Amino acid sequence: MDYLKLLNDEQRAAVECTEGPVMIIAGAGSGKTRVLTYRIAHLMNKGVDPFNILSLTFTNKAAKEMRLRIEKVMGNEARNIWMGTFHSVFAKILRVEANKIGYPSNFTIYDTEDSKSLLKSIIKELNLDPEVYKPNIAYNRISSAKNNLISPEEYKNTSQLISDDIAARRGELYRIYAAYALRCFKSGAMDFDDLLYKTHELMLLYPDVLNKYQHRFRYILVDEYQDTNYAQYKVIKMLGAVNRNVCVVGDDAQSIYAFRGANIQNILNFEKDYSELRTFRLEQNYRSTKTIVSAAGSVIAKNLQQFEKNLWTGNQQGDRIRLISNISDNDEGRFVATEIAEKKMQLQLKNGDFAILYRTNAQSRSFEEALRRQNIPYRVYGGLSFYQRKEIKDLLAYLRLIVNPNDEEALKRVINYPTRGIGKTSLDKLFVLADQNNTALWQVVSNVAAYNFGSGANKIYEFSMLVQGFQALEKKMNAYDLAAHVAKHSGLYGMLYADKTVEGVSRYQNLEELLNAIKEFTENDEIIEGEDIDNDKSLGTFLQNIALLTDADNEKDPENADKTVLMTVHQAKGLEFKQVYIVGMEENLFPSQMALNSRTDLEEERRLFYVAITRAEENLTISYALTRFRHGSLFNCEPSRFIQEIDAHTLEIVGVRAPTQSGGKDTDRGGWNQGWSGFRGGKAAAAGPSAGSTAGYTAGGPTAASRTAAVRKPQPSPQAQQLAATRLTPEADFIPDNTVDLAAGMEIEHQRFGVGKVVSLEGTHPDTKATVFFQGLGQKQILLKFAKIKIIT
DNA sequence: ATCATTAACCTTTTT
DNA sequence: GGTTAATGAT
Repeated sequence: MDYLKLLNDEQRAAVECTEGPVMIIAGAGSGKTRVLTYRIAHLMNKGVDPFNILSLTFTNKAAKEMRLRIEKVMGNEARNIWMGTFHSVFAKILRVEANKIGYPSNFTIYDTEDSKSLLKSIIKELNLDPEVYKPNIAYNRISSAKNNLISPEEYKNTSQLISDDIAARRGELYRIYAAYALRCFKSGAMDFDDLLYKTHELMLLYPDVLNKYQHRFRYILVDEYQDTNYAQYKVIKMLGAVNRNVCVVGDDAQSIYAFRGANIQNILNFEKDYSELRTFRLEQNYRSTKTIVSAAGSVIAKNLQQFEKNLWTGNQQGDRIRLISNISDNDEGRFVATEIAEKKMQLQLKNGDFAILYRTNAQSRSFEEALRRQNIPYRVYGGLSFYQRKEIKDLLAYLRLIVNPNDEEALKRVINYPTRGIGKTSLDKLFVLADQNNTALWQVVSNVAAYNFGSGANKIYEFSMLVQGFQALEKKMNAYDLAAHVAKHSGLYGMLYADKTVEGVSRYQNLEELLNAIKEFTENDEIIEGEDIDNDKSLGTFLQNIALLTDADNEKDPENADKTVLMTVHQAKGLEFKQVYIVGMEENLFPSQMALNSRTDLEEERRLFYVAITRAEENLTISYALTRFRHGSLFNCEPSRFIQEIDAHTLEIVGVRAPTQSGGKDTDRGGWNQGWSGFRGGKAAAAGPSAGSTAGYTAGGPTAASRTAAVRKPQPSPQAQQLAATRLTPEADFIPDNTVDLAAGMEIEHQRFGVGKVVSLEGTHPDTKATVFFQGLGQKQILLKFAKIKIIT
């Protein structure tokens, strides 16, 4: 095997040191995945049975990629490695051992939506003020408790937690946690955090079980160790206690998930737990230019909390990082899109060589519009995944009910969908009966006759017979046939089929896609993983598998080939692109305003920025806008404090650009300046230092950006802001035509969707609704009184 | 009980 | 700006 020749000295040492605890501190772009995969290959070459190797990652994507890479080196044997996300591997273990802790082996996995919906019901049942006790807040609090292995009882008895809650005027939260845990248990359901929490509980309460897995997992590897939380840390520690062959790979500088419980302390703890620990540092970056590596280093150096490290590269110096100021968020979108179009031509680059990275998903819009106008194929990551769509969750809820009828959230979801006359009153009655008799909702539903239900009982009886009919088929049919049967006989299929609106057709297609996925699952038997339970094609197994799929990315789909990528910085971790645009570099956005209150949070934002910078291979462009729409209204923005932290030698400040207008509006630029420099948005003003903070630019003297930032005057009326907003929007030159005489067959240009052809019109003026076919977008319904439309022919 | 209109919330990041 | 939950009319 010559893979050892493909490694540098430090990498090779890390690969060859197979016995005993190992920590690999791997800087950005230092070949971390390469080391991990070759390390596993090396273990196998030394004769370690892949069944004895456990490799844990944070995302499905990372797990998939690593498996592919090891398969390339080692072939099919690699399939026997226990490899997956913490959640999926732990779910697999829990499935086998579930009844020990009182769960059915086909337990349901609640997603966030299910959990929050349950919390909402509980808050209502406990008669707590829904204004004070919001499901979101309760969810986060409970999640953080579980991530720290705090049970409901411990929560109640921990004075610190209780006094925190009381200080936040939510002193009853412990009751919600207790009720939630009980309810999940009764429903045979675990949420995402339970998969970690219950695994720990299982290992703690059943030493024989722990022992079994300690001996099974002779070698444990953990990727992105800096992102593990306490529960994960604890389980790894338990599993590795016998063989002590635990290898963790991480980079404290890239820890960006503390907000959801990740604990950098785990790296320090690791050193304490294993005195014989060997540490390797991968500091040579193979990804980026010298400029980019040094800019990243200058930023992360501002963090007080960090390990000493020195990332370096032998790559070329490369171009300076460009800093671009834009008039507005839409202008920023247009700038990036035009530049990508130009660069593609000039440098013969592919669409996929470009990535646009932002802090929040909501920022994608302006880039999408601009890229569409430039005819650049793109792909937006994030948003809701396939399995989170309503129509998909609806069918899945029926299927979940078949496998586990106690799944209360599934039951609530479909008992009256499609509508079958079981309304709010009946549902409330069912809840009361279940509560009075201390039993699960399904027990009441499936035995209505035994309870004094009153009117509506027959409808509930019919529903229960429908579900029981499905359940009876489970043993006779494979997962696909059953799902197709359910889709038809539940009425879901027919309901969506009847809906001929654009959205309806798309929902119908999604349902078919789900059925196809189930079919593929049923027929595809090369699905791996040596465990006995895994070759099982049952519906339950399918549901287990998809419950943890959040990224529904079909890499094999040719539709996704060679597209410019739009994603959040979080999602970009682990990826690399030739040309990177970090956009929206503004105070209150990046860093997020939520992170401004504590140093810890701010340092996490800085690490996030570090991650963003280190995604770039060749060129990096950072941009910000001076005005931005947020929540529907216009705000003034200031450049991010992080910009000033970049080493000035690596920067080229381009300054304020003229608005990119197709119609040549540049003549009144003075007017623009007067227009927007005269007011300040609420948030920007509230944030405090404005004029002075940007004046301290280190490179190249005062810039246009700092000059303009300094001339701000007091705030005008909201009306004036609104006026300015209309003038400022990039579509200012878009003069809509009167649409009174619009007719079918005419070609129009829509402000956002581009050129399209009118298919049909319905309704009368001024409420006319037009169906328009746009290239690449399909049909859209447009209300003429709101839409800004130009008539072409 | 169901549909349509209105109000509220959102925006940090994800298994 | 866009979706989703709470209200009110039929």
